[in-house]
Amino acid sequence: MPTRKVEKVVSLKEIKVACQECSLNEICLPVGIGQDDLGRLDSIIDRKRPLTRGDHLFRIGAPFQSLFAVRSGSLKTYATSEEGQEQVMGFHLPGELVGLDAIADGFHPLAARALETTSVCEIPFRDLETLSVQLPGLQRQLLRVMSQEIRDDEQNMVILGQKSAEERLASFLIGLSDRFRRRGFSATQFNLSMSRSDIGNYLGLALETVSRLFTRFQNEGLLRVDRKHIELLDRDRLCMFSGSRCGGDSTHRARPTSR
Amino acid sequence: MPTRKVEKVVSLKEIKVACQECSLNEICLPVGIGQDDLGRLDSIIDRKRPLTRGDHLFRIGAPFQSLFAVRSGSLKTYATSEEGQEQVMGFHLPGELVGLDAIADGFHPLAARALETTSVCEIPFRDLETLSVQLPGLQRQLLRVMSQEIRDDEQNMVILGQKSAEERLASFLIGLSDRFRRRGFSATQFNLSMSRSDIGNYLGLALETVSRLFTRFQNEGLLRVDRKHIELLDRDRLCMFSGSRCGGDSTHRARPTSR
DNA sequence: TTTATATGTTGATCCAGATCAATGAATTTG
DNA sequence: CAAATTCATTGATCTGGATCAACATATAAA
Repeated sequence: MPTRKVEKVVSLKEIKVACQECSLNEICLPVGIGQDDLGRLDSIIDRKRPLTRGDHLFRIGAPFQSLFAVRSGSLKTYATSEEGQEQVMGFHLPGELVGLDAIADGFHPLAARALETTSVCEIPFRDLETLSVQLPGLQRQLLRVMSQEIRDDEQNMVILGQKSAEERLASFLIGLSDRFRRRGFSATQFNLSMSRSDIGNYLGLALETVSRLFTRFQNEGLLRVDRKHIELLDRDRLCMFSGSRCGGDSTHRARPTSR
Repeated sequence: MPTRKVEKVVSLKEIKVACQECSLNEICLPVGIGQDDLGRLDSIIDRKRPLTRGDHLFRIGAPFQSLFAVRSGSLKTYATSEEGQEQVMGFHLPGELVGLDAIADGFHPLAARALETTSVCEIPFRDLETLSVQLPGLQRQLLRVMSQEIRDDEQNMVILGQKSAEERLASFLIGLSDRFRRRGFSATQFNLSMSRSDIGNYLGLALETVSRLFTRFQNEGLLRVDRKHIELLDRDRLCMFSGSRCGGDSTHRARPTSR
């Protein structure tokens, strides 16, 4: 989905890649686990064959067996209302865990589907629980990941609760950019694997509004859009538009719009 | 804050109440822990003297030492933007844990302050981690609580992302009612410990809108409001207004408004 | 008691963004 | 290849709820 900085061709056949060799192991579940213990984590993880665009990883109400870590590609998670309309709850990039919300009662409250060709690691939860009793570092990391998820959701509440349409889209793009950077992808050029409609739904906006904002941002010289491809031309100014402190320095800058 | 069904006078002096004797132990952290092990959990928990309205339990950026469980009263958690305006992230009732979002990096991203006279149990996180390695039931419950928190936040995303003002307030009241019921309080009569402004902020609405909706709901015969006191007169119909499946039966009912 | 300070209600006006509508790519299907 | 379908852009209009404003009512302080 994004433009990978360091190109690396991987055969589709070699499904079995250990956490040790995975470039994501510094942002995924293995964080804080020693090399020796990593093998034990590896032994419970199952690499599945890739999903293709539109495939469900799991559906709403499915019994919870495993957590999944995205290895490549991307997923969206969503709920559906009784009338069948969906609410997109999140987009998941490589190194991110999905299914954490199913631990509570053993059923998935959301569905997860691939936005493009996507491969995941399956982590059976029983095994993970058992192992995390033996590896305190693993228990730690699991709690940290869940805590981070709560934080991210809180951040979303701020975005939905008090930001303007413009601020929402800017926040979204900055957030994506940051996530891509952490994963070794370009922070300034990437492809959106999700549709305008998904973005709008996620941000609580009409898809038309998203579309209009993209063109407005482009006219402002903030970025270049071509269909799914995004190039951030002025990340700092986009940051200002997002209406939150971001990008290190705490300089007080004037903000374009407010509510 | 709410009208307690089973009255019980508790002396303010007897601060030390063990989890065993706590009426909340079936919805709090001790869930799923055997009577014998409960003592070990108890030994790490500290009951603090009550906070009074407006007191901070912790502030934004404070180093994370402990989780807190509300024992009586209520709290709100909130973030502040760079301009100092706050975003209310949640209200916390007896039996609920606060501070879970601080595990990720060891600092509180939100502040927590008492909405009324409130007492909490302090649970030092180091001790909790250590203990939960020894008590698998505790580890479980901690993960479950965090998972549930993620779910609740997801629910909030739905409310903020696609519900109308009317649906938001109705959802909020139904949610509160459910939470009071679980805690043995009346589900139909309770006092709101938070201001209209807090409610509006939490729901992404102007306080004026909240106020208007209360009067509208009252005129519709759904409830009676008197200042902070709420009496739900027609919970089922309020549920319909909330725009989500709720209250057990899955009957398809016509919904008053939509977006 | 008066004075001050929060907090809540209600009315009038305005606007950001939803909705409706038409058209134009791009992708998929037969 | 055309036909169908999905997805994106752009314009015109409408409206839910924000904002501005005035006034109660409550609680606290003096």
